[in-house]
Amino acid sequence: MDISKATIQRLPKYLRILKQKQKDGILSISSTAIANELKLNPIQVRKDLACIYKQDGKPGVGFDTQKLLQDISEFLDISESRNILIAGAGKLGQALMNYTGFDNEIDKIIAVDNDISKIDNKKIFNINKLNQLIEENNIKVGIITVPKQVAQETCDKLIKAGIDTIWNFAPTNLKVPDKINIKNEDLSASLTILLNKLKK
Amino acid sequence: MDISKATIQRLPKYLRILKQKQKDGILSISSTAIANELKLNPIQVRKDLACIYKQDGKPGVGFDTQKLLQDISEFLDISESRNILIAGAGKLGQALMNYTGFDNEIDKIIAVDNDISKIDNKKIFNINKLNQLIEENNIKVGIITVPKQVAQETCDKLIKAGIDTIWNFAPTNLKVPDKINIKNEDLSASLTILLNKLKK
DNA sequence: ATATATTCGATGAAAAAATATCGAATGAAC
DNA sequence: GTTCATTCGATATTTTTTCATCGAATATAT
Repeated sequence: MDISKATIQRLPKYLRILKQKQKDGILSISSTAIANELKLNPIQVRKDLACIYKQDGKPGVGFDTQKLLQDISEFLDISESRNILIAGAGKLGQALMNYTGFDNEIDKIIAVDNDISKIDNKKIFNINKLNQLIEENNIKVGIITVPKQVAQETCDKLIKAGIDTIWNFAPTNLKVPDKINIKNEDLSASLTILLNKLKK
Repeated sequence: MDISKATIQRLPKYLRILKQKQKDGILSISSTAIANELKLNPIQVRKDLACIYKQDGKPGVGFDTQKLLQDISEFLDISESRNILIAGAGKLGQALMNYTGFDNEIDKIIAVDNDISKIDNKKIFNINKLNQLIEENNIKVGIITVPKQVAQETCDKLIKAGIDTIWNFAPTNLKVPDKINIKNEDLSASLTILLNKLKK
């Protein structure tokens, strides 16, 4: 069966719920329960889960928390952890570096900055070591948290250094070659949508 | 005509492009140009814009940058600026407080924290002034950037104090009454999706 | 003036996504 | 055991969203 983009967007959300349930010692969970937490339709949840081949929910009970967690993780290939480089060690960069929510996705996370005062010898490095750091740590994923004015040039540097996946938090729409996988995070757009009354 | 949810998600993205074009002194822009920047289909862009009643693109030319910017802004009701409260003045909270991308959406933004050392007398206040701050500034929108462990209780406090729209950055899925408008920002999910190879 | 390349906007077709229906399985209450 | 409420999973339907086609309008180059 073909898996839809919409489903892929939701699977990680199910993971968050499942991890919490597991921590709470809840052994099984129904599609209805998952749907309620995320304000979705239970049928939709079941259909999404049906895309993960190893479907085996029990009527009247639900799904085995542990097993479902495992199956979705495997499907999303979260097993393969990664090294990530953050360009810009300002507040946002440091916040992401210390973000406790990236538990499985990230192996090692380091940052670069041009402000020498921010550099420590643990996780923040001088930006002139960019190429070296990317090569030595085999980094393919970059997060951009530099000021808007230098975001595009920073982006270009990262790509030139071998990075192929970029998550941009600077408030500007970066342009990249087609082969590069980019997500321009637009917090302003998100806020606008959140505040918009028409949606519901 | 009915406006779709998908369209509402895209309109703010068009705004970002339009603002940049306007700053660059570009007087008109075609649906093709917008589509290219966002990797969308030009037909889709035109159809979205057709939902904004005052449609008046010129064949062979495109849309008037200034006018389109105005029309989308009005449609999204961005004119009404707002006061926002950030709960948690850590790195992420301060990053959002200083984020330069929130130009039109926000009027005044303040933060609260329980760590006295973070409190200054300008924009960061003691959390015990929460109710007072929300009332005095007529705040309806709250951003949660506290640690995961205290996120739910913080959320409950905000709601009790009169906030009805919540943007949660703590890595946990908060539960709120139906009448509350919430977005659980899941950075981990976003990263997972970005790293996922199936999408293309 | 004429040809050519863009582009809009309307209509409708195609694809994707969400939801409804229903029989069967499970557990809990009695 | 029987009844009842819950839930799964398969299939079908509805709704939403995206995309294709085409005539008409505009600008530019010749």
